[in-house]
Amino acid sequence: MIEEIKSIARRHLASEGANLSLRAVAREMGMVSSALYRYFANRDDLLTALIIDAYSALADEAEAADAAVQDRGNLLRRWLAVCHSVRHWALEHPAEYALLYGSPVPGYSAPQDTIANASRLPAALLAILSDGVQSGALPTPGSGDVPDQIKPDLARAGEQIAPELPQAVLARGSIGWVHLFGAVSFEVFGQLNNVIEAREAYFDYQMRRIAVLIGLESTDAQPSDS
Amino acid sequence: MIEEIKSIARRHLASEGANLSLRAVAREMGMVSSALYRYFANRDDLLTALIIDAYSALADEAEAADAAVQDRGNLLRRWLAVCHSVRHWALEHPAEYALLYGSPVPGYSAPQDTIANASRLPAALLAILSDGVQSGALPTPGSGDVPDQIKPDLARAGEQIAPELPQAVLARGSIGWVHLFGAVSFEVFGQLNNVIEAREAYFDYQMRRIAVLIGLESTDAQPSDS
DNA sequence: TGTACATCAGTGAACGCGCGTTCACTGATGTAC
DNA sequence: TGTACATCAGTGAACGCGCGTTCACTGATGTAC
Repeated sequence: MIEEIKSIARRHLASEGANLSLRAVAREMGMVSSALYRYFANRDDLLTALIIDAYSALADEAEAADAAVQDRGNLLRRWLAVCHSVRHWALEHPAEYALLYGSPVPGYSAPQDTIANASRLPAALLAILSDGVQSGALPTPGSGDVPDQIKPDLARAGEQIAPELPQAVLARGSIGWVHLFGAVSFEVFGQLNNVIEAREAYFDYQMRRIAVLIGLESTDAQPSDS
Repeated sequence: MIEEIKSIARRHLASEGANLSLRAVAREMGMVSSALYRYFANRDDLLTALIIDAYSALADEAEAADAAVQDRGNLLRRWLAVCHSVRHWALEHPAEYALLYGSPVPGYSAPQDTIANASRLPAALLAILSDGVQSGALPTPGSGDVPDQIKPDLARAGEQIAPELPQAVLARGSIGWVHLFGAVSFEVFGQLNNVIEAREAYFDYQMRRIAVLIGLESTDAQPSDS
């Protein structure tokens, strides 16, 4: 029942954006609006549930994409697999993606519960880098180009997710994280309209260039066709 | 009068997000809501005016930041100046930024009028690269790593903005464009909350690494302090 | 096996609110003769 | 200099709509004795 409410709410999100209406959801379920209050304390609670689900679904997708790469040592392949899986999920669930990574919903502030699921995705990205460092395949530059001011931030973030990662690798990895969502948001939010038509190829190109920046390209024996 | 309406509307945007209410704007102006119809045909018209203004204000900011760099040959300085100016404008006008680069407003589709102003910013970025190519300071890689499928898109886009730019430079420049807005959106939309505190330093670090990717770093004689 | 009772999903009316848009209007200002 | 008229910014009431949330309630289902 809760699942059905959420699934209809997800559909409504798609057409109406974050202005999710309890009444509209109830209407579509053939119920009266007050009936929903048996399942969710209020509108924000429903929104929170959808956000947690979305973070979790996206992370599932990304983790599965990584796990599906047979050659665990091919870090570029794994990186691209995760990136493309994020993009595909976002294109299939644009409204939920917007809920997670778009403009904040006015008047709504995400409770702490959402954070655990939110960090699964960066964790999946960093796991690839961790493997690379451990196997020695990933070059580990000195932290000379990492500004001192951000070192405490990186240390704190890395501690929770990937404790053994050298700071310079972590810093570069975070650039990949930012760019991944930057590229996906650009496409999902329509900034590429009338500019780039070959969306997937453009995305792939970008993520490969960023992979070079991170140092992942050397881990791919021959040019791949992903 | 029109200016006053827009300025109050901008303030409302800030607190309410894209759910801009004509009645609230009228209320704050001490007018009755129907009076606004003398100045704007409807709500979407007002929104469109705000969007055009915002694109234009942001582009002004970026162009001024570029122009303020004395040493025109120092492309890294110019690049960083433009990037930081975009970030600052976005932090000062988060709601307007969200209108331009955030999740699409449900039910609203931007008319063609907005496009001219929207492309001023990428044009400003590409102008830096153009100067670099013309002076020979910017290395111009072969287009070997640019996938064939996106070449027509790049050609079409480049034609309008920077006709003489080699495709590989254009392609890398576009990565900078995507990353710039990805990084700014991450910060403005709250993705860095509880993760990165040294926001400006982190932003600067990112844009410098991307500058390396584009090939701008070699144009800076000595390490600069932003 | 049958009755009494508790549980609980869902109802329906109501509260008070806000919204965009329309329309006939008032009343001050400025222009023409 | 004075009157008649047009312009036009802003009014106020109304239409029809949707919203979140509350509250006392119905009526079916399941449990206990």
